[in-house]
Amino acid sequence: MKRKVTLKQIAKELDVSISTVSKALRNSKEIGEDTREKVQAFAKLYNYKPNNIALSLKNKKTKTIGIIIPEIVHHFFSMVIRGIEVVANQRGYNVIVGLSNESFDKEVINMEMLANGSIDGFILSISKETQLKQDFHHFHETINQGMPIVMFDRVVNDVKCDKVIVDDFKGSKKAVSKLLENGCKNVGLITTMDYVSVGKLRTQGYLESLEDRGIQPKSELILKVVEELDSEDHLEDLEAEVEQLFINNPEIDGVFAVNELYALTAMKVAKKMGKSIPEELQVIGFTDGVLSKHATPSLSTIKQHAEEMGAKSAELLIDRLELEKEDDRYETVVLETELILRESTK
Amino acid sequence: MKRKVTLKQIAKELDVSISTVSKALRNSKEIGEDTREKVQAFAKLYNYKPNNIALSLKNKKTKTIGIIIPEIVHHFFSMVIRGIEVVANQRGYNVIVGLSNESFDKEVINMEMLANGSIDGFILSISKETQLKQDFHHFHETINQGMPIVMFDRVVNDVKCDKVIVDDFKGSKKAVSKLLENGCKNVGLITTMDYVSVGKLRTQGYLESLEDRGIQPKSELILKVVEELDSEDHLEDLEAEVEQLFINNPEIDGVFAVNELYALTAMKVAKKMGKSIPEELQVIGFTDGVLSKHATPSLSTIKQHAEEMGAKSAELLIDRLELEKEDDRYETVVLETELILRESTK
DNA sequence: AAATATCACTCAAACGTTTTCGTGTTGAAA
DNA sequence: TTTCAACACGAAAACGTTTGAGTGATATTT
Repeated sequence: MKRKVTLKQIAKELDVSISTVSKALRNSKEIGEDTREKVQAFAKLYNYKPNNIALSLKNKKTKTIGIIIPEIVHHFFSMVIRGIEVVANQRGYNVIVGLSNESFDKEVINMEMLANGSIDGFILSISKETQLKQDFHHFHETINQGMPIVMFDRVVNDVKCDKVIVDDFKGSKKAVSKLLENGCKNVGLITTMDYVSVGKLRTQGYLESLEDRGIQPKSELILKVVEELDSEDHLEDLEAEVEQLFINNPEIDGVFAVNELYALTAMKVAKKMGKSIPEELQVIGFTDGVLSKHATPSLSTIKQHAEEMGAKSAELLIDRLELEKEDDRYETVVLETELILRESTK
Repeated sequence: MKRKVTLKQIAKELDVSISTVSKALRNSKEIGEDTREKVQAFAKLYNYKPNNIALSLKNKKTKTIGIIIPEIVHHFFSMVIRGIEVVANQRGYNVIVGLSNESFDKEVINMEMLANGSIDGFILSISKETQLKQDFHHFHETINQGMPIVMFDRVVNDVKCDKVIVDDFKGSKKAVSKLLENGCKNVGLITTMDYVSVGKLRTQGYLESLEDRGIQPKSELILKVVEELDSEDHLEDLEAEVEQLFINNPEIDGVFAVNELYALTAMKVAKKMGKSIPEELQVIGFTDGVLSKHATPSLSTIKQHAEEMGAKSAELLIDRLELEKEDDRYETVVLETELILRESTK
């Protein structure tokens, strides 16, 4: 086993100084041609590669981005990571991933672990628990120490950083408008509790879309699913809630759901109850994941351009890192959504 | 903005030496009580945290694991990452993720980027292109430099490292046997080309299961999908191939597919052709992802315990790192599969 | 012949830690 | 009074790298 070779070893072997080796490898013209060639040949032979950690320490930059997300087993988030990774790699950066698992404490711990020199900046989407607690001190502290953050999707307004979000409001307006255009008279909404920022915005889009057409929103058509139910393990409870919605409101002929799972569940329950899709019930979801595409019938949905979101986040962060702009002019990029029409709508 | 404080700054501020500060913070009894308290109070006030990079350089360990996977937008791989992350974090490690995107070159580049000091060891699953090329020099070199590797799922036999795999062979035997037990007389197989190691094993399991019952496998019942088709963008081609299979072999009453997408496509095509599931056609897939669970009808499948696979990989790697066992006794852990019965089988 | 430029290198500091080995000051034992 | 621990702390090396400043030796200019 030949361990990694260092400058020191090469220097000793060739009987020159460390600095000569370093300079020779960087083709400095301070070094004579013969020495330079000798060193380079030796280095190549022993497959010398500079030690990243030493470079990081010296340069005070690690060329590494920390990503903190609530969950990785999730089409949306993994798409975002992919977007980040592509841009990061292109620009010579690595990505290190931490999962908050929707927990405030894990979010804080993960950030502390990484903020001590391991990375140059964060790209993150905040956990549900953090949104609920409204405790953002860890973001403020990180930024205060000179480490930039880019937030995506689930952001918080009063943190001074770049943000990349999707136009949730307009996106859901698009969806609901489409349902109304398609002749739906009673559009139901399946959404989350209001503290989830994106859920709230999507709910607002639904409401405004109705109001735009002079339709009075009816609260009985709105189902706000409590937190525990959207975990994969409580599908039956979710189904029961949705079924109740349909039973109580048989006039429902359209459903807008704020995520794939809710939309799919709505379709499943409807089919079970004998409602045909899209003839008797039209459904539109949010987030264009694998489920929407492969459902039967396939699900019309609002596509969020997750990969683009990751790519944009990475660009914002790296730009800030490399320009070292210390200005307080933070950017919020809003990505437009796209309505993908499939079989669940007429 | 208060930048991160260092030992040196604390030392200067309190007019003691750097070593005194370091020792005081680590509660060395070399340091007098009053000085110790003073230093600790100051450190707490300024939220001192040791710089990870400096520690890594000194200790020659980064407490970071490098993960290289072919694709992150994939339920199986993201589950594995989750498994790794949980164990890694518990044991004080971070994870840094590189994506090969099924490309040999990206796999090599990613490994080189990380092997220069950034990480202590790798957990990886090799790309399809690498499997095709059979070029494993980068693994050998990495191991030769004293950096341990753990391979999972897609492994290669002649690399000296720990491995965690699923019993693909037995798993597919289980699936096919179940179909036969359920009365299927003509079980079709939808699989990948043979160079994909897991695809090959699953194909073998299919064959042996038939032979065990004295059934002569018919090659016309086996569809080997060419590489390009299983990307999400060529769904129609895949569907056409599957349809042809069904048209040419109308006697098919059972299908075993080596992944979710193939199984789902089989169901979709079958439904389109008017075959009822599971009455006329029973289907079993491989990999228990979201698609299987939420398909209609829901898909019976072979569950791989992906998260456990990640967890086990992390344990193997960290054990090796911490025990610094240099022995050549490498372990191959085989995880058993589980047959999950849902609506696509009788 | 003296001054100076050029070359080809080496030294040493710096990044932030930890840790071994001093070292000067006490107080107590001899 | 001398000797010697015990105490409380500092100096310096080490991890691997880059880089500005310094240094002899030649070669060139005046």
